[in-house]
Amino acid sequence: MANVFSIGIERNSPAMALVVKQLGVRKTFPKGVEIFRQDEEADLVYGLTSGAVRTTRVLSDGRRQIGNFYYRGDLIGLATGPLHRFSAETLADCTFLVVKRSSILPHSGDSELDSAIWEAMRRELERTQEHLLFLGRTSACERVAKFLMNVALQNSTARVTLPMNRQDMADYLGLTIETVSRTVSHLQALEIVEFMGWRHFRVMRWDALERLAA
Amino acid sequence: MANVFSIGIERNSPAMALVVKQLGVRKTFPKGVEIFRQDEEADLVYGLTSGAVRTTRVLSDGRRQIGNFYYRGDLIGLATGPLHRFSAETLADCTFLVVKRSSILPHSGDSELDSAIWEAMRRELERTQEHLLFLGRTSACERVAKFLMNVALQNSTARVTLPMNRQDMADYLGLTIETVSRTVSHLQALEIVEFMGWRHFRVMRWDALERLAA
DNA sequence: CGGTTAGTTGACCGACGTCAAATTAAGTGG
DNA sequence: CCACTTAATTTGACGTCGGTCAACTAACCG
Repeated sequence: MANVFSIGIERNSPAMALVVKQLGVRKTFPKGVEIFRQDEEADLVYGLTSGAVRTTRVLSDGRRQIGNFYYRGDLIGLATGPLHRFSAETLADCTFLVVKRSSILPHSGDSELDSAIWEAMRRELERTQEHLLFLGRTSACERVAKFLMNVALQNSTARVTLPMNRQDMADYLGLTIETVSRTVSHLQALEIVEFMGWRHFRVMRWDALERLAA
Repeated sequence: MANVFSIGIERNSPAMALVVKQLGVRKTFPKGVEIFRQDEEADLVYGLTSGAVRTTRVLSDGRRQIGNFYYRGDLIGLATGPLHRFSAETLADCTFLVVKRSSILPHSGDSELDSAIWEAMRRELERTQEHLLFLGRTSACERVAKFLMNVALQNSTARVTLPMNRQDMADYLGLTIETVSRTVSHLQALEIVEFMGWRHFRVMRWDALERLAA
C-alpha cells in the first residue's frame, strides 16, 4: 500500500505525481552528500519523496547563501538553465525519483505534464520572491519567527523537527549563527516557542509568533 | 524602418519577438502610473518596447521592496499565478505590446513559443536568485557597486542614465536612501564613478567597480 | 531667477556581526 | 546505564555598519 502517494505529497504534488508517471527511477542518498554542484550540467530532475535538501550558493570569499530548503513532494533541479546555479546537498537520508530533464521540459507532447511543470516552476519563483522580500526588508526577529512558523506548518504534529542546523538557518536567513541563536532564545524567553534539544521545538503561542513574523 | 526589432531588444528577445508574432496590441503609459496592482487578476502580459518599469511589494507597515526593474525587451506579468504578487509602475513614459496571458501560457500548440516563454520564465527566476544572494550576503557598498555596474551594462553608451530615483534604488537594494547616497558619494570620492546630476553617471574605473561588486 | 523637490551630509544610535569563552546535547566506549 | 568526548550551540563583551532624524544643498521647473 505504501506507494509514494499515500504519504501526503503536498507542495508540488501535481508535478511530482507526473514525474512518477514518467517512470522516474528511484534513487537514495545518505545524509550530508552533494546531489549536484553549482556550474555542473543540469541533466536530471530530482523528485524528493523523503528526507530534506538544501540548495546553496557560495561567494568567492566563502560567504554562503542558502537558496531554498526542499521537502517531500518538491522537485529539485527543475528551474534552471543548462547549468545548475546552486549546489544541492542532503540534510538527511533521502529518496528521490529521478528523471531526465529533457523528458519533462516544455512541449513534451503531454499537455497535462506541461502545465504541471509550469506550475512547479511558478511556485519556485514565488517562494524565491517571498524569500527575497524577507532578506531585503525585515529584522532578525521577523525572519526567525517566520522561519519557525514555516517549518512548523510543514509538519502537522505539535512537536516540530528542524531538519537543518543553525548554520543552515543563518545562511538561509542572511544572518549569523549567533544572531539566530540569540533570537531563538529570545522567542523562548517570551514563551512563544519551546525547544527540546537543538532540533525540536513546539509552538506555544501561534498568534504571537504570527504577529512577530509579519 | 523603425520596427520593434531594429532597436536592439536584448534580454528576452526570443519571447518578445514571439509576443509580437502573436499580434500584441500596442499600448502606451505615461511616467509614474500603475500598470497592474498586487493581488489583482493577472490577465495580460506586457512586452516592454520602450521606457522602464519597476515591480514593488509593500508590507502592511509601509516597508517597500522592489522586485525588479524592467527595460526594453523584457516581459512583465508573465511569471505569476492567477493573481499578481507585485504591483508594476512605469518609471518613464512606456510603450508596450500587450497580449492575453492565456494565449501564451504553456501548450499553446506552438512549440517555438512554448520554449521562448519557458526561457523567459527561467531568466526571471535566475535574476530573482541573483538579487536574493545580494540581499542576503553583501555589504551596502557591494550592492551599490553591483547595481551601478548592471545599469551601466544595460546602456551601451559611456554616459549612463539611471531611470529610477534614489528611493527606488534603496528599495531594490534593501537599504535606506541615505545609505545609497553616502555609498554613491563614496564611490565618487574614490574616482570609480562620476555623477553629472542625479541621474547620470559615467564609470571611470571598471576594474575597481567590478572588484567592489564581488 | 526663485521655488520646489530630490538628494546629500552630519551626528548619533541601535541592531547585528565578531571573537572568545561557557554550556549543552549527542554520541561512544566501558 | 553512566562517565567521557566531541561538536554544536549559546552566551557575553564589544565593535561596526547601516538606520534615523534633522539640517543643508544641488538640480530641475517654470
